[in-house]
Amino acid sequence: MTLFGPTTRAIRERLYEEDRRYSVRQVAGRVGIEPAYLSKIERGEVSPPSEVTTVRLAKELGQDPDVMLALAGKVSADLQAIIRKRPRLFADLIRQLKEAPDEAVLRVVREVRDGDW
Amino acid sequence: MTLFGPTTRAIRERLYEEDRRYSVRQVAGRVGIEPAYLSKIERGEVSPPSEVTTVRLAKELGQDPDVMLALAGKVSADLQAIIRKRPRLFADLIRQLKEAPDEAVLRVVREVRDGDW
DNA sequence: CCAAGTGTGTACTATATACGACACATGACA
DNA sequence: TGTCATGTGTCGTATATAGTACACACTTGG
Repeated sequence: MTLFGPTTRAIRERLYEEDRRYSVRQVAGRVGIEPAYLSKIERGEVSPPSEVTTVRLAKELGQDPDVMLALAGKVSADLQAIIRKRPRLFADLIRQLKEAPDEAVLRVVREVRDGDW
Repeated sequence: MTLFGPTTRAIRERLYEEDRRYSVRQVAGRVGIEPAYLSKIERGEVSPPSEVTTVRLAKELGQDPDVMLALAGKVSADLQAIIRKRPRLFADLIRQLKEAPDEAVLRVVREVRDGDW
C-alpha cells in the first residue's frame, strides 16, 4: 500500500542511468544512511524513514519534500506547527477544502498571496 | 513546556466542583484508561496520550478535540490525510496563511463555505 | 469511627520507530 | 581473470510510545 519505496527506487534508477553517482551506496552515503537500509526502504521491506531522512532523500533526488513526505504517510512538522497554533481556524479551513477541486484551492492560495491584509 | 496536563487538570477540577462524577477515577473509567495514568498525564509526569485517548478525553470534558490535540502537540489524523492527498496545494496554502491574521483566515473559510464551486 | 472514595508512587510491559554493522553473492569492465 | 562496485540478507539495538497493575496514604461523608 505504501508507494514510497517503489517510487523512490524508480526515481533513483532513472537518475542512475545517466549518472553513476546515483547508486544505492552513493545516494545512501550522501543522505547519511546505510546502503542496506536504503535498499530495504526502496523495496518496502521497512516502513519509510523519519521525516529528516525523507527530506534529505527528496532533495538528493530532486523531488518535492512535501510530496515525498506525503508518500511516506507524513505531514511536515513545520506545517503541523502552524496548524497547532490556531487549531480551530485551520481545522475548519482544511475540512472545508477537503472536497474542493484543485482549481478552487489554487484560487484561494493566489488570493491569499496577493491579499491586501 | 506542555500545557496539556495542567490544562486538563484545571478543566476537570472545575467540573468536579459541581459534579462528583468528574474525579480522576471516574473520568479515567469513562475514557477507558487507568486512573493512575490519567493522574500522571494531568501532572505532566508522562507525555500526552495517544490521539484516540486525547479525543475521548476532550469529549468527556466538553472540549474541542482539535484544540486538545494541539495542546498535546498533535494534529488530527483526518486533517493529515486531507493534506497528504494534495501535499503541494495544502502545503502552499498553509504556509501562506502562517502569518495571516485570524481575520483573514476566517474570511477565507467563509468564502470557501459559501463558495460557488 | 469506619467504609468508601480520592489521588498517586512504583514497577512492569508490549509494540513501534529508526536505524547500524557486517558479510555475501552477483555482475561489470579493464 | 581478477578487482571493484553493485544490491541485499541477517542480526542486533537504542529510544520512544502508550499504556497496565497494584498497593498505599489521605480525606470525607454517614
